[in-house]
Amino acid sequence: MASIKDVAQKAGVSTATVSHVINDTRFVAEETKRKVYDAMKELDYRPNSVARSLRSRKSKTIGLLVPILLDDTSNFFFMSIAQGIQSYLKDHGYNLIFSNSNENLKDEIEQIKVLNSQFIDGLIIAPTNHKYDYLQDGLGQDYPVVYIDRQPNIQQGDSILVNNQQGAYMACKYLIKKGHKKIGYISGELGYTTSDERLNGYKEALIETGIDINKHFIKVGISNFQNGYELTKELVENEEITAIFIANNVLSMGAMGYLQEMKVKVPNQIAIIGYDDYDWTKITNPPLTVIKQPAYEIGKKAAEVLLRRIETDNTDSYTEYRLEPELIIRKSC
Amino acid sequence: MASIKDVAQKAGVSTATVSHVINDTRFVAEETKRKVYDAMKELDYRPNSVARSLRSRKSKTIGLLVPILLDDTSNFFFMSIAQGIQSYLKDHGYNLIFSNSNENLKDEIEQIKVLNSQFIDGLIIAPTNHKYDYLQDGLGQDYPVVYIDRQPNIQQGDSILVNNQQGAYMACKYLIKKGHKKIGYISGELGYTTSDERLNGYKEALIETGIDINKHFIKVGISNFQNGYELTKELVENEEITAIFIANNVLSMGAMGYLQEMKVKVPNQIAIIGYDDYDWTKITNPPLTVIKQPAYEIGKKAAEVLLRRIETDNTDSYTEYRLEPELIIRKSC
DNA sequence: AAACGTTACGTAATCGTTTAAATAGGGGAT
DNA sequence: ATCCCCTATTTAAACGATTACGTAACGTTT
Repeated sequence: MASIKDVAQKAGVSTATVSHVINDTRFVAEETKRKVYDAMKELDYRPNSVARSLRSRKSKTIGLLVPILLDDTSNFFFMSIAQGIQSYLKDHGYNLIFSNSNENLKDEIEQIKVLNSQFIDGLIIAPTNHKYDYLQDGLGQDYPVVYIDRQPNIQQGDSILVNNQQGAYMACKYLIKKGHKKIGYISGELGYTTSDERLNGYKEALIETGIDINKHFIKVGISNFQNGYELTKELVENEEITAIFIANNVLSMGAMGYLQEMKVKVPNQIAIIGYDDYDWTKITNPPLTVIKQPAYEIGKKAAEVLLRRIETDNTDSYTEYRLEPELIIRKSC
Repeated sequence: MASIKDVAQKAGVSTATVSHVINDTRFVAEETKRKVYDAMKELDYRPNSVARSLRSRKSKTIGLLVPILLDDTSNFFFMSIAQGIQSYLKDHGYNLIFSNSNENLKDEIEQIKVLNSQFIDGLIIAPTNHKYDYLQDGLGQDYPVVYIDRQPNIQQGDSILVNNQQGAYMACKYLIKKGHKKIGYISGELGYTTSDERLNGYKEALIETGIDINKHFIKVGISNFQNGYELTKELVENEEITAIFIANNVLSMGAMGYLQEMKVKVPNQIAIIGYDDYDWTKITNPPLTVIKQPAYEIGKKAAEVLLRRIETDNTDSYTEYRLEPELIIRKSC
């Protein structure tokens, strides 16, 4: 593998000149440039990015740390985000190091340490939402950080979030408009900013319309298929609800599983709105009305904001971006 | 940020000794070790992996290049693979650089170039299946390569594939056992080893049972929801089939979309077997019988094989691993 | 012609490691 | 006392780039 020295030698110039030609960092005569380019081509020279990183303290790679579990559906959201990030980075000459915290604090801290010794120029992270202040040490000093999806407990970076409250609000308002007054609510565990905000949206919609909030209509559980099934069952069998809003995609699937199995007529018997617009929501019986989160756009935006921080050492105070969800109306309500 | 020099100075030893303590590469007296560890702790020293990579020509990161499109369902398979890889690498102190070729040759070559200048220790790639011999240059000389899912046209690395023929064979055999003789077949574009092999499995099952192959029963199209819908429609409306095997997950979803919309009775009117065991297949009406591919296991295996190549500079001839698919029986046939 | 500015490029230090080669110091064996 | 051999450690040269400085050559001004 040819190094810059080989190129310099072949072109009859110094390594400094070669470097300046490559990076266009100072004037070099056309004639000289040509000789350098020729030498580079002839030797099939490719700059060694590790050496470059060592010297310049920039790596042109950014880290991504997401909390995905080995469960089909939940990953989708973060994968779409990852694609958005990837796509933006690619266009700007950056690379992506991909890590997973498994929704687990210990793994998360571990992965951050690994990333810290990897010379990343920036980090995009969907924090596991525990109460620890672990973020304080190790994060945000060496490189900019952008938080996605969930608000961090300590704001030392920009964040790209979805307007979760608005999402739930829209869904419930729509159900109310359709005449529903007894609306069940199924959510993943609370304590995450996402689920907390969505619950607020539900309450806001009801209160605004003068509907009392019935605690028994609100079901919360760990996000998995089985729970979606169970919580829906509880709601349908024990409460007199006419509609359910499920504020989580995995639970939505479990819910549809139950309704399908029990042959519950949707939307006549019970109207349903689910969360996240995945393809499968188009082929349920009936196709599912959902709140769509702009996942790909979150990724793009996160990458954009991060690169801006990296490339202009902008120290403006951190801002919180909120992307708007969308109500996709199908046949389930 | 403290460097190895600072540690050496504080511990009153040379950098060489510190390095040997860190890497356990030669004997160091207990007493000296202790001083070094103390100094490291006090300075919160973390080795600079970039400098380390530069010197040792190892980066402890491997690249992953997958062909995913901005389409919900198809990504799932590769994402599961990515998780399998991630998980294995994490346990062995490696990192993952994640790239996407968008199922597009130009992007693929571009990304390989980027990776080549990134000092990866190895690469796992699901090649876009074009006829070009692009793989020849740039791949396989600097680091080991493992191919996944699709067989490369040039074998310069191990490959981890699924026994696609067996998958299709099992599905069709099962349909035949259920008494079907007129079995439609829907596939994504041919020319990929995956789809070609599956088609062979279909033919094998029919021929073995003495059923003639009817060309009109075989429908091929680009893998997207709409095509799944259309091809199913063609088959149902124009041919007298009693069952369909759809050898592709995106098309399977489109197929279910059509059947659902047209209220075709599954399996009485038409029996269905789809491809890939995603959660959504459990909540269709009826739940879908599918061929399950061991995606996560492919990832694990790929990482395992790759790391073995990296860590023992094994130059044994390349081997092709075939993982077995599984028939998951539900209610659709 | 001396003094100086400009232009175009070269020299060498530097980033933080690893590692081959050199070395210091202590203990036998002679 | 001399020599030699171990052992534990140090010295210093890489790795391949970037970049602060230095400088040669030539033109312009006085």
